[in-house]
Amino acid sequence: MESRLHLVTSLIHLLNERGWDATTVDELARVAGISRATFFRVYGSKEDLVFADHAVMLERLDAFLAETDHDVASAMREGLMLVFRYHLEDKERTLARHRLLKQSVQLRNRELLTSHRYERLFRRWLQTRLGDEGVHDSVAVGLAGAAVALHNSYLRRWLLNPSLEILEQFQNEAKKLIRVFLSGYNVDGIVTDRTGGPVAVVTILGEISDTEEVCDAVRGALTVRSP
Amino acid sequence: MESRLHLVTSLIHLLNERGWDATTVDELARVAGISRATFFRVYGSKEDLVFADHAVMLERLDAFLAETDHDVASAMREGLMLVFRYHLEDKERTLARHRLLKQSVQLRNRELLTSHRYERLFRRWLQTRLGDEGVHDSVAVGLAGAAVALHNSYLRRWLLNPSLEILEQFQNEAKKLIRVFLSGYNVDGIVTDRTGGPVAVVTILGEISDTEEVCDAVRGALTVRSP
DNA sequence: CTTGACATGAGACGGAGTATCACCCAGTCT
DNA sequence: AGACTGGGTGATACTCCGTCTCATGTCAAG
Repeated sequence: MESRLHLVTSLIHLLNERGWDATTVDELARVAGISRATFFRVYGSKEDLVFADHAVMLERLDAFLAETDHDVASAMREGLMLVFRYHLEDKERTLARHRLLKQSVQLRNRELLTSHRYERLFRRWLQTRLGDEGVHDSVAVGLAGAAVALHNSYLRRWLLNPSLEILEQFQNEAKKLIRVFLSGYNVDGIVTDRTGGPVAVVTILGEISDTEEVCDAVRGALTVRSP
Repeated sequence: MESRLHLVTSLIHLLNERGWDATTVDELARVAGISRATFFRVYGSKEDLVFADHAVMLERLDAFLAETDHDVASAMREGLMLVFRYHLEDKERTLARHRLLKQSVQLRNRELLTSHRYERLFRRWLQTRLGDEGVHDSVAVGLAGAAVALHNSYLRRWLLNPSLEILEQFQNEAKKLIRVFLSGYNVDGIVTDRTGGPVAVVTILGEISDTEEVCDAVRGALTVRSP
């Protein structure tokens, strides 16, 4: 498999040089040293060739999510980081593919499809972990959608300027997103006033030992805020 | 344009009856009363034909977002409802397309692409309204991703069981999602304690006339919660 | 050695999408 | 009126992707 992915990288380089449209499957097969028929058997299609590594990655992510014993938030974060790091580790192929995508709308669309696979994987996993009824389903659907969108956004940022800082930035943003979602949807605890319409939503982030401590903090913060 | 969309609907029915793969572009063109060449000029491709109405809808949404003077939350919600209602209004075409999609992976993939167009539209609009720096960019990216995912989820639910209740359910969930995002990311006001690590995040949803009123509500709610 | 499962190659085929050229039919200029 | 022009259309040829079928090679088990 490793050698196969290495070959994929060379073929992506070839496509870059000769152009996506200008390079026929016959040429690719010839360079790969296989027949046209075998090319389709192995890679599926000309497009699939370019994203062959994602199939591998999707399996890894699937395995990780299935086996992890982290809590939902940690597993979600680690899953996202797993995918992000994977792109950064295969820098050569990732960058070559990115250059190639600039040439072809068809390929950019295909990339969007791939990211949908990740989204679906995360969504289904969240649904099994949280349940797929009512609010929990919204969390699963929304968080998966938002998280993958965030991932793609930071990956694009990295592609424009490959630096390791972005990895850390992404991790922070991912944490924040997950926190906002899970606490906002009361997955890990939310308390609202029951007497009337909503007045304030209080999200507890740490251990609360004393109720008055919270009130003091709220009072202090509101005082700072008010004119 | 209306008559063109009406023709699209009949062609989708035709594709349903004869099968997506089994129906050639020649047949479609013949039924539409145009030549093969004209078919490609008008519809772009065989796939595009099936989603021709989405192009119209995307333009409408774009126009709505560009012209609206609602606040971000309301505009976002109304934009989503605009799209959702559009599917429900064109019930015949939407359901026919849904049946057609069951036949072909290719078409289902194409549909995912279409939803990405909506996502991009929302994201870019959010970025212009909120800014695309730091936290605000994360809100734009994440909210657009989550909102469209939620929309697709509820649309799928409606397709399995077309009832009007789902419209209302979707509206509530969309509202909730937007609120969670905007308040969670401090876009419309959030206050935290500044003395130490985060203890509680309080999101103010209504007009606050008195600080102690908030504290009372918080205290009451926490009391209810504690064992 | 034979057999059967499996990977590969060779070649034919169908069909999507593109490019080119000719045509028609407005509206416009002389 | 007659010539001109340009956008929309049809006819046709062409490229190339992806599939299918059949022949060949390989390897392991019996």
